[in-house]
Amino acid sequence: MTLLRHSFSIRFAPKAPYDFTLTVRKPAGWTLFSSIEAFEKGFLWTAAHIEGILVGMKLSSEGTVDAPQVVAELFTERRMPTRRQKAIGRALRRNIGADDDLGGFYDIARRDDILKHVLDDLYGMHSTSQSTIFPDAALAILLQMAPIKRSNAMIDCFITNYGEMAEFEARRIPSWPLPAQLAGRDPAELAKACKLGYRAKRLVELAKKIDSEGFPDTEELERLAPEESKRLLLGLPGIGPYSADIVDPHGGFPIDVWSADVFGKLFFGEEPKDKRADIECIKTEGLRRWGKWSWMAFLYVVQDLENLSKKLEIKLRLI
DNA sequence: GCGTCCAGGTCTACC
DNA sequence: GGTAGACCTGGACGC
Repeated sequence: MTLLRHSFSIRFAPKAPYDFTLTVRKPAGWTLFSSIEAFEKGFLWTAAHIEGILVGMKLSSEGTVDAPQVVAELFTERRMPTRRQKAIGRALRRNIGADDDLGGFYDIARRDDILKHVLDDLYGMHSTSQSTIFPDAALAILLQMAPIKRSNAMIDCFITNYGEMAEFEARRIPSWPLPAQLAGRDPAELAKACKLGYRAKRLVELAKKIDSEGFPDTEELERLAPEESKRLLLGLPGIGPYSADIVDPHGGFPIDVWSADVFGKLFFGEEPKDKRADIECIKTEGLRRWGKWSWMAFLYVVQDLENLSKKLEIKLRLI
């Protein structure tokens, strides 16, 4: 437990359109940083390591979708000098997609037979990210070969037991574990404590590799060529094509057994006969159809499945 | 109740 | 280089 007794505030204007609620708490229940964060009456309480520092956050919006204003009250263990405050603020802006321009995506989405149906519901929803790749990489490992209910149970247990607990404003929010916190752990202990099965070994191996050899952070990966970024990610233990597409800041099209069913029906009008075998074919069609906007298209579709099912009169498996 | 199947993949041994 | 088979666990399903 780490008590975050010092605080500072920042305020900034994201690039419109920006819907704060849709962005930080996605309709399908996706959280911003921690899987265990509180969203009440327009305020999000969450915690994450930013710039290597555990930061508790109370985020809210005082603007509108077309004239957005985000207010962030940030909590740290030690008093932050102005320079560090600015660095944390810059990273947070980046994490919540505040500077991302949705214009190009909306241009192609309005002309697309699938995406045109989701724009009204999700207008102003931005993609978000973490500062380092470890949380998303660990998340991807915990999503492998398990129903979503079990994955959620594993994630919550993993974060609660092995992450650093941030205490601020009478709230306790667990953050994702850092590689250094996990590298020395016995995989058998993790497997037993959170029923992670074979995933425990992969998590510890991933943590050891990143902790001992280092790895580019999200911003550095984005500056690399997409092929190089993907190559580096695929070199990590436990990270295959599906997980790399979740983690890669260049944006991928992460098709697994569940999304193969959804996108198979959307693209070809029927669910794949052999979902695993057809994953590559469905992924190819998504990348052909949406190109550099494939990740945004994936995000918008999976956040609006119920509406899309009704509009297209197709039965889609919900998350 | 009990046994079997398989799920938001990846790794490895074997050919 | 391509490809079965193994890997944890627990809910769903058939009997």
